[in-house]
Amino acid sequence: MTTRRGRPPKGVLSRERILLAGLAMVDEEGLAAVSMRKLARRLGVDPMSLYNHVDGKDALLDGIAEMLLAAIPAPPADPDLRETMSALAHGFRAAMLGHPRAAPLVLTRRLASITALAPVEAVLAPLLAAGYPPDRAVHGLRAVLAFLVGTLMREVEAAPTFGGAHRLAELERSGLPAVSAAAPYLAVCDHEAEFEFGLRIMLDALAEP
Amino acid sequence: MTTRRGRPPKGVLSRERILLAGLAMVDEEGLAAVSMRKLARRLGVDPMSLYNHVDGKDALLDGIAEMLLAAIPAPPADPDLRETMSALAHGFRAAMLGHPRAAPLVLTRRLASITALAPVEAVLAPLLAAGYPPDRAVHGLRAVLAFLVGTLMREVEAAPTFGGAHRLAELERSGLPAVSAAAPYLAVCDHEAEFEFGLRIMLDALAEP
DNA sequence: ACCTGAACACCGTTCAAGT
DNA sequence: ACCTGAACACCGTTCAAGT
Repeated sequence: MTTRRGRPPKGVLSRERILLAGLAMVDEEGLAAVSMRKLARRLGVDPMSLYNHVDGKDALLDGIAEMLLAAIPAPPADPDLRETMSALAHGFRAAMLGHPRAAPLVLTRRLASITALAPVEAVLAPLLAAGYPPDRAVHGLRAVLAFLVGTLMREVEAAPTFGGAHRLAELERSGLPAVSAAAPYLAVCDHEAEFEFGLRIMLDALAEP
Repeated sequence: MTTRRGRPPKGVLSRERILLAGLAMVDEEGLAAVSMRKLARRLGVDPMSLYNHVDGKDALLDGIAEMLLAAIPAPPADPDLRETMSALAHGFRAAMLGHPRAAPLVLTRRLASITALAPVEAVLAPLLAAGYPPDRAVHGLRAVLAFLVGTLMREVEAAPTFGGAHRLAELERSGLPAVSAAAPYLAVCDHEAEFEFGLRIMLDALAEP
């Protein structure tokens, strides 16, 4: 292979190729199954070669998280605040549900990178334009984000359902009166509906500056 | 030591002693540092001995999570719905903040045990008593829970802040107009205030059946 | 019933050596 | 600049043996 202009291809390896293979591995085998050695095997390379492009296992996982985050589409510059925030929330959700086993990387890691700021800008801009004082806008942003993180963790099977994991009969037999009474509803969880229900509450609360 | 009535003490080991030592280990060294072998060393015992009382590392972590969950105080049987839900939310928060490094165990694991149902009963009972149809009560419960999980993950340093991790100067230099404008508020995060702000939104939304 | 220790099949990462 | 392989200090868990 001849050398090209710009970034030379050099070996088989590159940060991007490693991150993509890592994401594929998480998608297929789950987070717990990821190891540097297995990832190297998948790439046909010595385990230590990965360290030339990635700072270690933790940095690898951060990198994968950032890829996922970067895949969230910017919401259309809609004048309507509610539309904008709803679009972003749905985009976030779609990105996470597209990689359910990798989603906890985004939902449970503190990402230092600048890419994490793009969604913040997308929410904050319309809030400020709508006349929110910046402190209230940040409060609102954080409340919505907390709800999103919590629901998505649940959708992605990584958060407690406090009930949903139990079977109907077990709930009815629990001896807890309210739990028994609501058992049919506790036993199933329509994630879509729960998401819309909670999101509406948050957006209603932020309807007026 | 003479044999006692009831459960005989047998060896040094017991499920309870193991779980307590495990929780202490998480508190002191963090989740990532927990290993069966180190826990055994701490207990002065062969690693394999733990397996007589606990089903493996995953079951150990589940057991620790359940201990934490069981420590949430039952809310006083207050006739006021809002009081009750607020008391439970604050009890949950206090329990998690009491063991910040162990909190992700509760917040990110699907607990099958029946102990996870006690808080559900505590929330559901007053909602049903207040006249909520059970499906709406369950919706409300899940929305509040999602918010709690999301905020507590953030408080406990395990969830993305999307901004909070950045320093003020960095935010101002980001080139993102809304981020720069709100930078002073993004740079700090008063967890207490954020918690109350979000909780109020959720409780307001559930004020009427 | 409980505890032990050797053994197996893994880990992440450092370091010196190669090209 | 990138890749390699040996080596180090760990893992969780199975299994056969002890008491």
